[in-house]
Amino acid sequence: MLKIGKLTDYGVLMLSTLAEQPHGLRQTESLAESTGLTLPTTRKVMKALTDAGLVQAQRGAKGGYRLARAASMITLRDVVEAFEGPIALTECTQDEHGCDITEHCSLADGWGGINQLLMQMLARVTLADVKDPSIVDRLTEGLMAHSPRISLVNL
Amino acid sequence: MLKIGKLTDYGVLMLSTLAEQPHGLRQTESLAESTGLTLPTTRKVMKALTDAGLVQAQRGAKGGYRLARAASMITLRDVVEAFEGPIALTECTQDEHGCDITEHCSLADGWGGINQLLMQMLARVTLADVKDPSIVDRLTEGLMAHSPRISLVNL
DNA sequence: ATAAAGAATACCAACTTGGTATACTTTATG
DNA sequence: CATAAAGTATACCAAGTTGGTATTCTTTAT
Repeated sequence: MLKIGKLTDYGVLMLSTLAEQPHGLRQTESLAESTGLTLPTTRKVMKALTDAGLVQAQRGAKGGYRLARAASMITLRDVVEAFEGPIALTECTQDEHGCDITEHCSLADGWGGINQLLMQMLARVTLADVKDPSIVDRLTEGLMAHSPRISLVNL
Repeated sequence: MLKIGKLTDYGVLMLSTLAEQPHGLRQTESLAESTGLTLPTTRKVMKALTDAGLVQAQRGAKGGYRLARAASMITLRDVVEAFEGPIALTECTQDEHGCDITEHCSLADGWGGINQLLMQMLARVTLADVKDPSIVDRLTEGLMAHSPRISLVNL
């Protein structure tokens, strides 16, 4: 249904929780409490964020997590890709795979473009905009201004 | 993985096949041949398109399908929603449901905005643009022009 | 040395998706 | 009005994905 996985959503939540104390370490248990997620799930989420380089983990006693860089430098694209891999609306979009019906299709280019657009959109929203929709309004304006409605097949 | 279902992709394919002869009826079997899909799958796809009002079906002998309106009036959003229901990146976005952790979350607004944006994007691309990426370039320009990079959490 | 804390691995239930088959209804036309 | 062509409706199933959980291992501050 063209939706983002829950884990991705949790990831954003964890990151914005971490962003409240940019420099302090937060432990798994504390994060679980703040977000309302269970411990095991929190672990899984934090691992993915760590692997993706979005947070830094400090192991051992008095360890915990902190943002790896300023929240303004972390985009939704970063988070989505951390949990769901490269953004690819269709299979055609990934690498050179080519789907079963590539010969008949030839739509690949089109979806590829849409895909690019979606990526750019996500790359332009960083961790603060999630609470403040104003950036989105501006993005919308941008879309409207430059895009007369055009058809795909020219009837 | 933030992707569109195969059926949706097939739907676009079927529609652009139908668009080649805007006024003639095409039968299921003929469509299956042109697209390389099997008969049962073609049936399923055509049913969804019919239910969504994107094509008109003529039953009985000498029946078949035709586009319900000009290809320039059929957007990717129409097709996506025909197969995947309302576009909702996160569960929060749908109706009033609210997810398990709504109290802790408060990200709903942000995702809602992104969701709107995605919908507008899809609503601006119609059946011809899939083969001609130029519209997408223009949309991209629009995005760039109006959107300085902004952060989600204000560090 | 020890206890706190993250890392790694593995597992499972549930849901979704794609794909297929079969039987039913409508309708052009001879 | 009979018939065959063509769409409709339902149902089913295999496979993959996702979310969730538990268990054990490794690192490190004190």
